[in-house]
Amino acid sequence: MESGTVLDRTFFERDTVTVARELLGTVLVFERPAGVTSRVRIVETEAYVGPNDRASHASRGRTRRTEVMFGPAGHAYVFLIYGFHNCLNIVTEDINMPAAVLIRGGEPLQNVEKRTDGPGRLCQALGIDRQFTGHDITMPPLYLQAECDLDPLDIESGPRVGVAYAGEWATRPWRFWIRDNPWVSRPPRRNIGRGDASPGAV
DNA sequence: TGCCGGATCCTG
DNA sequence: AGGATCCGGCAA
Repeated sequence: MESGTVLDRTFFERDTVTVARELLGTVLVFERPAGVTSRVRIVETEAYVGPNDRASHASRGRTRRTEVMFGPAGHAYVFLIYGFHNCLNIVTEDINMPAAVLIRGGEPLQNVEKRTDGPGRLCQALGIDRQFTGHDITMPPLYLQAECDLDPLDIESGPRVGVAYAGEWATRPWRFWIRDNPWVSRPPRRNIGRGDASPGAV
């Protein structure tokens, strides 16, 4: 895709793991209410795939909180975790297929004062909270731009972080990051899958 | 209605 | 290692 192109709905209407991988290297743009535009290059994502994925909030069924995950692709799902931190997801796949990609970390490009490694910090740095749930991520003030495609060899994958409660699903290598990028979060070892699937393999 | 625990992060 | 601190989902 041409550099600078805004990612449209068709980008997000695809297989969630594919979207998670291809979001790496794209640029998250936030046109702040104050008129300042912040830009962050996405370096780490996770896929949450369908109603059977026990790591996904949607595995509990359709509720007020998860309703947006069952809706059309390309909309934001922001939830509050541990009473402190907001986490930004982008809904993927078809209507009634609850799936999303968690944006876990980014590299500050422009007008970003705070750290953006880690899903909570990213939202904190940009000022994104649950009010953004339902926002159409193909439009201002919050959207994504394509950049040059990454070399596949620069993409690594491994188990998702902090989902040990999800049994077998915790071992799926649905976390993606850019190799050797300093803005990729480094999770505590106890949070890596069930301890039997080492990250690093593509 | 009450309780349990979380897709996290900071401090010590 | 432990705490902060809100709220969703489930059991009662």
